[in-house]
Amino acid sequence: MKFEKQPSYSLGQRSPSNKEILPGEGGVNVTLVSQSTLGEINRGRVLQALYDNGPKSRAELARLAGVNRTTITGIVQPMIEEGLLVEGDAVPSDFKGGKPARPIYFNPEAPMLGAVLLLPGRIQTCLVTLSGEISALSKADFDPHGEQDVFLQILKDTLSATLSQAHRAPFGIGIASAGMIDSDNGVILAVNLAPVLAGLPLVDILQEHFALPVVIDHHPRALLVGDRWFGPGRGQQTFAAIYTGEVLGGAFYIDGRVYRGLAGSGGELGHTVVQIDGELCNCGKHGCWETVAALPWLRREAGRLGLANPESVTCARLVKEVAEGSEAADDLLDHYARNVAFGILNLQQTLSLNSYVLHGDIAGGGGVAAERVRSHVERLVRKRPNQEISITVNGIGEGHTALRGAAGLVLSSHLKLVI
Amino acid sequence: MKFEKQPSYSLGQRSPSNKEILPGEGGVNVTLVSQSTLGEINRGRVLQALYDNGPKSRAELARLAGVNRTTITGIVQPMIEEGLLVEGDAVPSDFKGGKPARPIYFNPEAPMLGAVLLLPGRIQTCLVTLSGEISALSKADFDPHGEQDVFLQILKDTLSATLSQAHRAPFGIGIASAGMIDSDNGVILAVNLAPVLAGLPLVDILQEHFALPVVIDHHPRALLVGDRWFGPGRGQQTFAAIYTGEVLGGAFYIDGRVYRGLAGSGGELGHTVVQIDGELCNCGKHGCWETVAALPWLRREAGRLGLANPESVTCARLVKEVAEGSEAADDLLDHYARNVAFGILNLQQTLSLNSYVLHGDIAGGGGVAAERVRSHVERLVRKRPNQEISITVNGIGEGHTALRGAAGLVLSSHLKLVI
DNA sequence: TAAGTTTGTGCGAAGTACAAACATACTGCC
DNA sequence: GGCAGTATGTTTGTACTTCGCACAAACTTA
Repeated sequence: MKFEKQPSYSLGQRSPSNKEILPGEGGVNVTLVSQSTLGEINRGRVLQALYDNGPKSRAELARLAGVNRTTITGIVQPMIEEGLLVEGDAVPSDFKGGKPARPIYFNPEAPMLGAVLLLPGRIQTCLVTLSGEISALSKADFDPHGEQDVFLQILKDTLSATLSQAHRAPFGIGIASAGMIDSDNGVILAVNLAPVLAGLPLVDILQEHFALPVVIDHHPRALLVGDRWFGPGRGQQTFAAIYTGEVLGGAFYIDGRVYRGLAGSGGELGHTVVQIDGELCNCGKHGCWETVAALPWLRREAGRLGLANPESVTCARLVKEVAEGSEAADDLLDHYARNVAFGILNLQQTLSLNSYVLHGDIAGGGGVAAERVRSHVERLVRKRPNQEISITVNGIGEGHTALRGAAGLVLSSHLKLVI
Repeated sequence: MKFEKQPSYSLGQRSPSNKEILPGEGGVNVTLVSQSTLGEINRGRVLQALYDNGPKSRAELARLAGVNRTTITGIVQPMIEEGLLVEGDAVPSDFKGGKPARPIYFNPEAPMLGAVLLLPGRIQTCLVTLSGEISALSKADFDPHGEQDVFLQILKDTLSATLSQAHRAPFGIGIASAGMIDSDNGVILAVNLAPVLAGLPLVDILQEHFALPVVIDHHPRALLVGDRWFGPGRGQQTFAAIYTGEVLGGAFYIDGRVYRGLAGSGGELGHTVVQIDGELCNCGKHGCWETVAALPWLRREAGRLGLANPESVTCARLVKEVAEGSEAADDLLDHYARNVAFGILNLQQTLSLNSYVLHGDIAGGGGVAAERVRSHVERLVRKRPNQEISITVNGIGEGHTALRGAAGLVLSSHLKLVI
């Protein structure tokens, strides 16, 4: 039997800029799963089950995962010996009797994680334990328009102050940064409000300085991981995190994994267009979501409507004023919520995630704001039978969510834990 | 050591409509990968490598997958014995010498796949071989507003006519349908232009009638799979398919898998909003992408601009008239391309897929239309260094792509092939 | 003819998950 | 107190899969 080299009915014309699929080199990558990666995956999943469900005995974990008890023992035992996990006190069995279960959880004495939150002009660093506790918090300011060397020195000093308080070398350092980040290569590409950070290959620099694994990702993605770890996204397989503030961004958790997109550039929702030829955005386009659903819009609109102190308006303030009976605030809040809803609507129509966690300014409005957004989304979206859309806020401990998320980034790469 | 049942720092307030995470039942699902599923996955990947790369020898496959040659032999041998694959004639080695390679590919004698394309008022069925050849094509019309029983009888007859020409029982039947589809449950939820289809549990009905596995998905997703299989998406790990016509839809292939979203409702791009409070859409909202980038808009706009025969305008016609020097056509084409570009822009900002295959009307405009769209996207998107965005059309054999895609849907479920 | 190269196939080793059986530790009942 | 019942965690042997090594087969080049 004779084969043609390529089946002849390969259709499709390509527009000029399309790259050929690895020409000559003779093939597209496939990757088979080897025996050892299988173990690695399963180890990661057991750890994730512990994160999602809290302390659990071997037998419970086995039931949860639908596998044999011995399998769990095999996975968990080496981790206990390594000091990563510990066995807790026996929990007496219920009325049915039986041998008491020994719950297992993360060892408080296990190495911690270093976390960095990088916002324009401001650095926060801390240590995070495997069970999510934050310690050795340290803060510093820097000049967003200054010299890179000066910034780096401040960062290193701040981070050193934090890391020196760990009694063992941490697993690694996770960085959450504002702006446009290339998470594959560990480079900050650009930060609108802090030009000093542009082009900084931060991962390489810190990796060398501290001799620890370092990962970086953009701020919304850290919020997402923080939500997944100890926030409203806990245990969820699919949801999105949305951040509104001076800028607007998002991140997705899809089918049990953080979605990054090519070079980690997915989730730049602020510059999706919801109003063709609308207001000018500072990205140069017109009608970006950010132009109608972020703080600058809210301030401008508050001024237009004649609210007091428009330059200091926030969603939290609006909610308070609505409670006090202000009709103008009510209108503005509703308009704001509606504008936020349009972006979420688009996301819902595109990815159908059904669950959204709000952060930043809008989250400051708490459940009231979330409910307003939810009702607008509900009204706009083409719903299917039995479909429910959940809008949650995670406004408490905003910075802490980002820091925990930054730490979580390390886990997902270092421990091969898909968090 | 004593553990709390739940860590106390579980943050986040929930808005009322948020469902609890499996309350009571005590835990979130985890699934560990078992030994046998590993084998299944790898078998699927080898098959996919054959689809993507055409006939390949065992040694080549091993190199492609980065695994041992013996592993490939172990995977491939049973499939040859089963008659799914065949060994081709030996290909003489190149100048370096060596034993001639025996390429392996799909057996033309292997069972085929049944494919159904369901558009408002029109049924197409055919058989597709594992190597993508189409045969036993059969067509029928039905009344979009008629009785369900009548429609079902027509469908069964048409499909029977096709299936009876197969010399062996096919692997299964794949259906690509217009409208809103619940692919998890195999139900057509609603089709705007064909109410007769609404609520039809087509998978169950055909599965019982033909005693074969049946899968269904919506039209754009079938186009996507068709692209992935033998179109411009071949071998790509990440791309999107966009369909424009009377309606507008899309589908995504992300990291080597078809993205479906919850209940298969992802990709309903037509009703993402690009113009808040814009023109009324037949979904009841205002300013959906569909209102500015589908055929109804094009016809309306052509009429407004005074083009001849505005009711029969298509992208293909516009391209032709532009080539003939019509300035009005040029302007309209550009406006159309720009409107299409906005939706792609939003997708790019959201998911960063970098590669888009156009179908339907806009694809009728060929490379010229694709290039117009590409240049608009290029101008609008916030590009990163080294990022290239590819816009391709797959206009040739439109229906064939959908039919191949429908067949491909079967593979992905029946052969556990992640296509 | 000899050396070199590549393909495809046995065979044993290593790693992983699973099933059955067993020791352990508790409850409940007599 | 003794015994049955129940659940947990471990031991042991089995099955499956991939990998490395060795080797025969088939071809090219010198």
